[in-house]
Amino acid sequence: MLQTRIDDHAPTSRESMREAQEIFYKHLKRVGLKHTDQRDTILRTFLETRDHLSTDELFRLVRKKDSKIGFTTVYRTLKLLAECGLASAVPFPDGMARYEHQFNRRNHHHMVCTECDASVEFFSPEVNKLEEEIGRKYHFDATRHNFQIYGVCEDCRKKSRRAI
Amino acid sequence: MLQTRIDDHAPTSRESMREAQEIFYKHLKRVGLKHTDQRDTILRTFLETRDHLSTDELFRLVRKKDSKIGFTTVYRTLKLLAECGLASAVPFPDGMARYEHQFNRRNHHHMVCTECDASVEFFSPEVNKLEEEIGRKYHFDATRHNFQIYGVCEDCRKKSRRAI
DNA sequence: ATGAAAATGAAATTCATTTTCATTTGGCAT
DNA sequence: ATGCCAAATGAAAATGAATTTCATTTTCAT
Repeated sequence: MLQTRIDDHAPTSRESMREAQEIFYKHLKRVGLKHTDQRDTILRTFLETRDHLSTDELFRLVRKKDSKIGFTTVYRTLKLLAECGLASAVPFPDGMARYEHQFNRRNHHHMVCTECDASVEFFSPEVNKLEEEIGRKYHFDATRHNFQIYGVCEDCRKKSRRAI
Repeated sequence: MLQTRIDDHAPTSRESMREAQEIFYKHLKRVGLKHTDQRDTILRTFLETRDHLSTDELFRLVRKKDSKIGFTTVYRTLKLLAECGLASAVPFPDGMARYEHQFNRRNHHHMVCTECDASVEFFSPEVNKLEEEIGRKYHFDATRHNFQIYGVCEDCRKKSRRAI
């Protein structure tokens, strides 16, 4: 999925990477699972991205680093990452399961163009305030939210104007 | 999907129903499609709901009214309804395609319990303001949005406290 | 080093979604 | 009203993403 960023974050730094790995391996230990090279490679690959990746998209990236890693392993590792909060599923209207990594990236949202599927990230602290307020009001212990705005981007608007 | 409502809207009124039907049939005419009893039944059934229905769930409801209507027809009609804006897809984390009708029901949002999947509707005019502002800022022609808060509901919190 | 438990990955399975196709139906033209 | 034909229908088949199975390999505590 095409994606633009309006902010200018550097890719996950080496130290953050290590920190995330630690979270992952603590989780593995806690539930009695093992440390493997494949899981290492998959986590690293995932942290290097900033998109909403389908399992297959991540698999393709992983394969570039180690062509022997299978789809199934990527699929299962992504679930583990979601379990320990490093990844989270982003429901998109195309129905395919997409994940994005959550390490040091909370509180951003997406604007999706319904013509070309391009998406733009934006940050809005107000949304976080709302989450909190509404949780309190309805006695929910709110942990996260999902906010997407759909519309038509400038490019597509121009294109369709030209087409008339 | 279990669902609670915190507001107290009456089900779609007879007049609104007729209005929605008119929108639907104008759309059909516009794209050269025909008026059928099946489509009528499916639209009516859909408008009577207030949940996020999967195609299969709507099919089951429709079947109660006319057992001869097939799944495929419900599936296709739901797409038509989405085309003319009477239905819209709500992406949920379970990945199944779910629709809710949009007739006189814009601007509501959902809080979803991650334990029991129950959902509660809430209304927040602030979110609409945000949609507008952000659209303007990033030159998107914003048409709709999707806002869901995930958390643990009061009941599940009580249950898990008891379990300890 | 050894062995039990877990991981891996290819292949098979499941299941929602979508398409195909033979038949029926709606609605315009006559 | 009747005929025509494009569209609709629905059963069945196809598709494709997600998940499970299972034989083999690897990890790691001892």
